[in-house]
Amino acid sequence: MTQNAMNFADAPVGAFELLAQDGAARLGRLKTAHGVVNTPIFMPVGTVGSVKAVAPDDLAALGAEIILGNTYHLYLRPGDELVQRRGGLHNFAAWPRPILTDSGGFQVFSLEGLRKITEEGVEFRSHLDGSKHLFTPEKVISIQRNLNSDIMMVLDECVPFGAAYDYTAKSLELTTRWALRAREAYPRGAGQNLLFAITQGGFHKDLRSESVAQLREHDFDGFAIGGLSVGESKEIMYDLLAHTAPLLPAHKPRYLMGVGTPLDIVTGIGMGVDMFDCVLPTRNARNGTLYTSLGKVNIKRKEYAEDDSPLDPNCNCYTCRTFSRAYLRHLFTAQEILSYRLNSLHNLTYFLDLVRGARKAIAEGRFAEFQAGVEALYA
RNA sequence: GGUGGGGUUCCCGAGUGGCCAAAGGGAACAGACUGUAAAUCUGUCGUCUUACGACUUCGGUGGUUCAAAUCCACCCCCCACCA
Repeated sequence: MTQNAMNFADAPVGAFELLAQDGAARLGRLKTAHGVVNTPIFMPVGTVGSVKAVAPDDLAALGAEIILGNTYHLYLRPGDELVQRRGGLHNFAAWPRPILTDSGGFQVFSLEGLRKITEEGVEFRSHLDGSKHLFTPEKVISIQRNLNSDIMMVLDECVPFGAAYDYTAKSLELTTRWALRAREAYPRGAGQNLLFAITQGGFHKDLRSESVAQLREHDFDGFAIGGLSVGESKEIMYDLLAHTAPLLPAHKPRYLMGVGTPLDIVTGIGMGVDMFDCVLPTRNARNGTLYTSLGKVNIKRKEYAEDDSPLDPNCNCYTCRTFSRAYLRHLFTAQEILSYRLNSLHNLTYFLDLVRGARKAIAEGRFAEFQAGVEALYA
């Protein structure tokens, strides 16, 4: 193991090593320019260069290994060139550990009505001031290079749940062409930033297969599954995930984008996914829903008004060590700023503990049991 | 003591004869949130287990009217200014 670790220290950026496997679940590590990421991993989302309500030193203390930023948001404000002049996003945001940036592909989906898709790219209308901007696969690489993210994502089209078969088929081909243009704009060896491709295919297994087939032979550092959790049922999502995950190259990291709930994450790990990101722990923290070892807790409920017990007796985070449910409910009800911070600290701890627990379970060959435990709580 | 203004459902506050169980906001209670246009959004919010329904409400009492939170009379309270 020590020998192994030594070898990995010398491994080039982009190296991905599988250390153990338990069923389809994988334990691994990925080397980036700003450090090693242990997988399976959950990546807190910091869209505009900040994990909302949580400072970098807190994140580090929580054991966050890698966070997300967003190309679209940072390009609009403060501008990727401004960030570049300040030494890149790591320096600008005082986060020395790895950063993955989303390409703006999700905004193709979420800003429907404010964008127009063509072969060349996506024309966006800024949600901030209405100004027009063109995102091409090449432009998006350039922005992410300016941000200097450790893992860059290719521009893709994320199609909505109800999308027609023909549209989805054409869209997946476009996403492939865009991915190849991105790779061409940033050839291997041109820098230390990794580049991940994104598979699409909507809600048809044959299209999912086709998308993977078109991308998997190309030279990307990792492969993502995009376009899931966009309004479909869990059954449908898990069915497609079970179909798609095994098709991805085994020797590269697999990233399920934008997912998910504790149950989704554990299910994904069980199907061989290595990386996850989701706004859920931080957004729900700000909206009063907290994840605990006892299940979901909606902290604003009246029943907690005089509950002096900790939020989660099995959690060792600052929030749970220090405050009562009654106080947390009070802070939330009073809309105190501290509420957002304490709730976010806890939820992120829960999600990070979840993947740490999963890694341990895989290493010890008892992942199925671990998964069953989470299912009992959150299914 | 005089003049003017006012008392509306938990709070603030619209409503001046029927379309009013009564706008809107707040509070309260509950729910949603999945590559963040989200410290956001939705629902309930007089009582009757559900309501197309029934019943009780708009300071008090009495009256006018087919019909009153809305009109009239008297009474009670509050506010402003003047004495």
